[in-house]
Amino acid sequence: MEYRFNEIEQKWQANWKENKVYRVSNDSSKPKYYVLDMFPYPSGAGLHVGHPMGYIASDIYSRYKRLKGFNVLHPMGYDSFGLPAEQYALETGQHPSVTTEKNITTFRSQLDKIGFSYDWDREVRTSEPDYYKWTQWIFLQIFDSWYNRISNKAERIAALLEIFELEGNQHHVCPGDKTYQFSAEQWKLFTDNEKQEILMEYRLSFSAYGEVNWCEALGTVLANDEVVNGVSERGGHLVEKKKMRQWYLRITEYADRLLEGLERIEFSDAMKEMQKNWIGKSQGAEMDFAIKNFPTPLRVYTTRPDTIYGVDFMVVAPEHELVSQITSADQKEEIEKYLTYVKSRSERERLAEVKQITGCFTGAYAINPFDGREIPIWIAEYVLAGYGTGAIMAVPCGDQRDFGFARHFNIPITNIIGEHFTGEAANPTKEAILHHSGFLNGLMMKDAIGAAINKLEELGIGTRKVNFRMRDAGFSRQRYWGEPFPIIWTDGIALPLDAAELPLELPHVATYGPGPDGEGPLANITDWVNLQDNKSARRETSTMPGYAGSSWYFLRYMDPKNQNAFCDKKASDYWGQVDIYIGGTEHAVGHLLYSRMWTKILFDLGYIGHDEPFKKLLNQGMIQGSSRFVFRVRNTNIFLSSNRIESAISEDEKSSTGLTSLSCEVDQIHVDVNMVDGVELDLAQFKKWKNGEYASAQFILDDGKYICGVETEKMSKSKYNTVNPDVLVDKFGADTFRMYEMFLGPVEQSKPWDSKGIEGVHRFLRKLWRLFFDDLKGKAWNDEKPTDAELKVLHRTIKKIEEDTERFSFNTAVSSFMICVNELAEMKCHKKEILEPLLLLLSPYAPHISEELCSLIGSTVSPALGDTEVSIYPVFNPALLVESSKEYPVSINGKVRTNIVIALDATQTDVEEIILQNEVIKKWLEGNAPKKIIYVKNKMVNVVI
RNA sequence: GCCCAUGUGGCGGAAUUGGUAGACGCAGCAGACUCAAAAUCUGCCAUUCGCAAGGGUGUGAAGGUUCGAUUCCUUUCGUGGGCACCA
Repeated sequence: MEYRFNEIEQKWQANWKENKVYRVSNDSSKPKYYVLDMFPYPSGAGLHVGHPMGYIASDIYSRYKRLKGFNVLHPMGYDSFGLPAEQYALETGQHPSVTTEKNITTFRSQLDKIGFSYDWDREVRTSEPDYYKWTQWIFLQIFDSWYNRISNKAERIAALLEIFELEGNQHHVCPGDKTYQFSAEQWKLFTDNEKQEILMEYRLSFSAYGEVNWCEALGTVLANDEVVNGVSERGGHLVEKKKMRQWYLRITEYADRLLEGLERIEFSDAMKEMQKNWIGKSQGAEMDFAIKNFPTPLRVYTTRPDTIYGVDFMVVAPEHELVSQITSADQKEEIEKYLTYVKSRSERERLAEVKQITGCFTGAYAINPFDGREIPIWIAEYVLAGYGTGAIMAVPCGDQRDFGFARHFNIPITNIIGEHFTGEAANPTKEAILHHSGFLNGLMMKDAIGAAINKLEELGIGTRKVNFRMRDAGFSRQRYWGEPFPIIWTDGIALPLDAAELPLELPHVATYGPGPDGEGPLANITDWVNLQDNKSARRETSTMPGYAGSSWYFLRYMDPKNQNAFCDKKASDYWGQVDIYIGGTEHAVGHLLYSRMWTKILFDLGYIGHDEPFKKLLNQGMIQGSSRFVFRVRNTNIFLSSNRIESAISEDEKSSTGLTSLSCEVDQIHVDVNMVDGVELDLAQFKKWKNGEYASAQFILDDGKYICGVETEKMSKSKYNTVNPDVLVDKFGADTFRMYEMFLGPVEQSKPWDSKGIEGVHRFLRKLWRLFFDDLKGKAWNDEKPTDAELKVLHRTIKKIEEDTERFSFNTAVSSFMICVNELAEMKCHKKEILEPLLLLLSPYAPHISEELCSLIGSTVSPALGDTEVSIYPVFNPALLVESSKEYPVSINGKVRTNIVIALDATQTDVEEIILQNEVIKKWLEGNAPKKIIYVKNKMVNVVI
């Protein structure tokens, strides 16, 4: 009886599906456990072997937890709104919902083959009206909220209105516009429109003007990614900044709580670091510098007020409102030129190009309030209007960027740190004693920071200030394939739809091109945009960004069919936080921050009972593709094997190809990795590839073989280095595929894909099978009593697998299974009493073969189900592994020279006695007494001579 | 430029708390079985000196701490990833 994995896997998958084995209830006496994968965007390319990596890890863990007696929520869905479907629609006219549906079907069939234990009854799709109804609903809740900095939570706008009626805004500074200050009386005198405008500046989702990348030629707004060197990626048209009305989420109000929450969740230190850097909390001071011959001062933000005497110039963001006013007549032309240049630069470019120093002098001077020095004011693109005050004081001796700027523009540098400044590079230390620094002279810099701020406050020209580098999150897109905003504009005022009118369904459009004035495609549907009963009312035409739907999907899984709420409070209280969330690092600062923010808002408003969505995060590494290349002699159809390039050419080759030498220019061309065995190209397949494009190819071979070039790159269709899991599953089975993906290396680590090792894992499963059934003789398993040695093998494995699974070290777990099976085979152990627990251990990793074998040996448990009230996971018995002695490595000066068996309860004296009688040790001692003998119980012995 | 990660045989990787470096697998080599192939099994497999016994070297590089370092510290180089030059 042989291992027919295809039959077995199809059989059990059908069985699990039919019996809804993985359906999970919100009502259970078992402890809950929530295992979540980052749901995929269903792209047209389908799954490649990189995708299932995290899914397999989470599936193993889910199945493990189920065996351990937990009620496990393990759902899957699709993040199905997004740009690619829309771009495809633009090219082909196919509605995104059609292509999305098709892609999902492909994804699903690929996922099904791998044998995942998802509860598909809970599937969500962000582009379904049943789902985005609630995305819109949550948006309305955010719109109807403001952040009370005193109670430190989101509250309803109604509560804010009450406060304004009672006391104006004296206790609640307006986050959107700090100049708003009014009393209760003044508030009451405002018109309705004025009141709405003020409220907008408080709302947690708000509309305001912001800059976008505008491409006149395409008539559309572009993402940073789509802009290269100031022109559009597609078509190369000019792109410039344009102010447009945008929606934002006031995530900055949550900056402190997002920071604080990191302390309470298990993210990797690297991930926490990334989020912290993104939020970018800094402590410093805001201070005013008077401007020579100008009434208003220049306000700067600095984290280093201690360096105030080292300020040699000021840099203001080009967009700063003072620029036009302070620019001197003779600098006007230069400044205009520079501003035009900056306008053509995307923000990404402004921030990414470091080597090129640009800037322009305004002709104006600021006055250092402490020593009265005149400081030239410059503008430069590296200072952004959005951060701090949009202006900085530059200290070249302490800041490398300022130093480079000063060097480049020949601005004299003041040294305030004595010998710590060499004149060759800036020194950002805080550990230097200040020189030439007036009242700060002689102070250590880090102590001078406080002293300087105190002085500033005393003089009334500055204040202590905490700053965040995070900005409010842009929340609207001029696109079609996203959630429509449930907002109607009337006389410039945004009015929310009533919850009863949700979902506001995405209407069909005739074309997917942009609307007039850079609006999204929805603006083209005048019937939809303009409301019939009110001529001045107009719908919002932009849609929500990709991250809207993914900011809360983990809550919908808990109660996916609910028609009356996004998620019943009882359900979210039962499931609570996601216990383990698995996905890639690419979402480090996007999705993972937004979903944390949404969770906090929903918590503040009382809809859920926890304010951090994910208890623990596991980042899977990226699977890179291993690309293969052929080398074609330029403008010919002749291909050189990689090691023949520049080599000698034979007479035969000369006559067959007409070449005279192999030292010629070659083009490197990607070939499909699936036509290459290792590095050897299958010539027959290559000739048939791409409909025979290379049918008449000629080859210069090496020893009869064509050897390809190799490079590790991102896995992508265009590089022909993708490997489809279906092919491997068909050939080796899902169990082999699952275990091989895990065996490749640690889940967290990025690594190149290579299919060639998969046979080793497949061999392991066949070897396991042979413990139960012989290919010729049939049944091999028996009911004999196991020996101590056999029990020892089993229990050592139980311990190892449990530990490894708990710490997500799946690669070492697979190797432990191999060791166990190797040992049992060696011992010729075919005993059910040993093998049955082994199948239970294995079932999370290889569920099909485990289930089949369990059923064939008449086991009373079904590992795939594990649906009992108690754990059916094998229990490790430490007593079976107790040893009385150990073979100790004995080293001389740290170098192992021999091994000696010593009783585990031996004392230092016992050990010394035994060691000194050993022949090998005696030889090394050459008759001398050792200086010292170090004995670490259960570890090793070291003799120092 | 900044931040994070990472560097171990021909290859993927193991070594969980500072304690036998190279588990497990792939590839390779030699052999058994077979008419042959597949499958399976056995042995070898970092490098160097040596017939062997045994020794030297070895975890990117250079230092350091330690009885002992892949592991900790300093410096440095390479690779991968991220970034909003955040003052």
